[in-house]
Formats: sequence, structure tokens, C-alpha cells
Amino acid sequence: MFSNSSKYAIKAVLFLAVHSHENHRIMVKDIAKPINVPQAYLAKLLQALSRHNIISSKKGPKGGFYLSEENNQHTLMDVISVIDGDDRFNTCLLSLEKCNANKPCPLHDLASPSRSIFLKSLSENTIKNFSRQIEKGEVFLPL
Amino acid sequence: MFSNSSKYAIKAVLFLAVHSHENHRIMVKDIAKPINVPQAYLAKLLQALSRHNIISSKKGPKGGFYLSEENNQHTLMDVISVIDGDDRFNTCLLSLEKCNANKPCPLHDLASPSRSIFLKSLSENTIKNFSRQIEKGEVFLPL
DNA sequence: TTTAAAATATGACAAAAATCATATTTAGGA
DNA sequence: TCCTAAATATGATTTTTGTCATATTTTAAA
Repeated sequence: MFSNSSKYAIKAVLFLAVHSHENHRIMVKDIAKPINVPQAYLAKLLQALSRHNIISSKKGPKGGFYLSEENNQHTLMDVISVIDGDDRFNTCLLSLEKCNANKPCPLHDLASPSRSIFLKSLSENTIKNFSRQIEKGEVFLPL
Repeated sequence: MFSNSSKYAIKAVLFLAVHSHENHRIMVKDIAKPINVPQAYLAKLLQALSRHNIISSKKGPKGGFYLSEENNQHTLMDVISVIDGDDRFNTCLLSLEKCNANKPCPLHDLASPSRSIFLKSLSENTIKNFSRQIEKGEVFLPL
């Protein structure tokens, strides 16, 4: 479903959503450890997200990564797009080009609509939204 | 979701379900071309499936691959298990060990139950079942 | 203005997934 | 019995993904 890279990136972004602010930036190593992801690898991912303005960063002492209010309006789908590219979810489960609602492949109706509901929530819920759920204790971010 | 290998294997098995019989075996190259999969690679996948008795084969002239009645009672989940291993679907979307229904990760409730419905149909519908749907024209196997 | 702490850029390396190639085994038919 | 057609076994190669290392740039603070 997700690549490891995307999983790492999602965990990091949600971590930042809950723990960072404009004036409270967090260093890679202080993100990597709690979310249990190799630091050097995560650095690369965060840099890519930063380059695409999905997250924010500041260099130098007291620097680090954080989410601006604007960043908080992005979606997890934006994160995934940067990390894995755009067409990870745009294809039929069997990668059949000619598969569609009129001529569905054998797995098509099995997967969708549940699938499309899921994808919709990935691309419609803001990150802010997820962090609110975490803060309310409705969902959790363990390890 | 699925690896390429699994997609290839599923396509091949469904192709065999529709086109082969005990006494009508099909050679790798005559499977590979219509389902649009590299022949040598497919050969390897089919050999693995055959070794695990998910499909049947016969060597030599007039040989090839086919599904026995018994093979037809297997599920696509069986196919996936042989190709990708067993625990591809047993984990949380973010691979969080401690994620469960009581302490769901932010994606948990988004994905399941749709996900579990999907997995259930993969492991409960027989291959025969799928080929019947194809024969009835309810679903399609394009390219 | 110098120093040190941070991200950034770049690329080397490793592991896994996908692909290709080929020698061996089995079985049907002449 | 021999030849040929097929799967099988094995492994080499390539591509993609994930990981690690390090030199460079920016910036806060002394």
C-alpha cells in the first residue's frame, strides 16, 4: 500500500503536527528516535518534503523542522505524492489500463468503493485534522 | 498493495481459470503474451505456484500449465501468500506494532473495515468463483 | 566576526524486487 | 529408442528502494 518511505514520512509529519510550532522547531534526531526511523534516511525525506513546502525548516542553531499553519492545511496525500510520486493510487489494483467502472477487473468492485473512501479521506482530511484527532485521544501515534 | 509479482501471478491464474482445463494445458509463452507479462519472469512465478500446488503443470510436448478442479478451489489469497509471503496484510498501514482496534493509529479506522472486507473476499472467494464471474460477463480481464 | 549547530546537497553503498539467461529434467511422438 | 517440446532449477544481471556518510551552507549567539 504505502512504501516504507511514505510510512516514515507520514509518521514524521504527524509527529511534527502534534509536537512542533512555528517557534518550536524539532531536529531530525529528535523526530527520528521517537518515531523509530533511521535518522539519516529520515533527514533525506524531510528535506524533500521541505523542498516541496509540505513542511518548514530553519537551518542553524535553534533550527529544525516544524509545520506552519499553512503546512497544516496540506493532506497526507500531498506527503505521499512528494515521496512516492503521483500515480501510486491512480491505477487499478492489477495495473490494468483498461479497467474502469464499466469494464471492471475481477478485483475492482471488491476493492472500491471502500478504496475510494479511503483515498478520499487521505486527500481531503488536512494534517491539522489528524493532529486534532490525536490530541483528543481519538487515535494514537504509538512508537 | 500488491507487488508486481502478485499482480502478474493473479492475472496468470485468472487467465488459466478461464482458458485452461485438465486436458487443455497452456504454455508459459501463451499465457505471458495475452496478459502482458515478461515470459521468463512469469515462468518463475508459475513454477513457484506449481511447486505449492496452487496450479498444475505437465512437462514435455503437449505440456503446460492448467488448473485442476482442486486448484480451482484455492483463493487469490493463496496465490498472494505463495508469491509475497504471508504477512503482507497482517500489519498496520503504518507498520506500527502497537496499533490495534483499541489504540488505533490515525489511519486505522480510515482503512478498516473496508480493508478487512476486501481481504475477506480475497481469502473467501474461490478462483472458480472469479472465473464464473468473468464467464458471465460481470467482470473483465482486459489485457 | 567567529564559532558551533542545524539543515541541505550529493553521492556511495546495501538490500530487495524484478528481469533475463541457460542448463537440466521429463514426457510425447516418430 | 531418439528427438524435440515443454516445465524446472539455478543463478546472473538490472533496477528500485532503502540506508549511510560527509562536505557545504545558513544562522543564532557569544
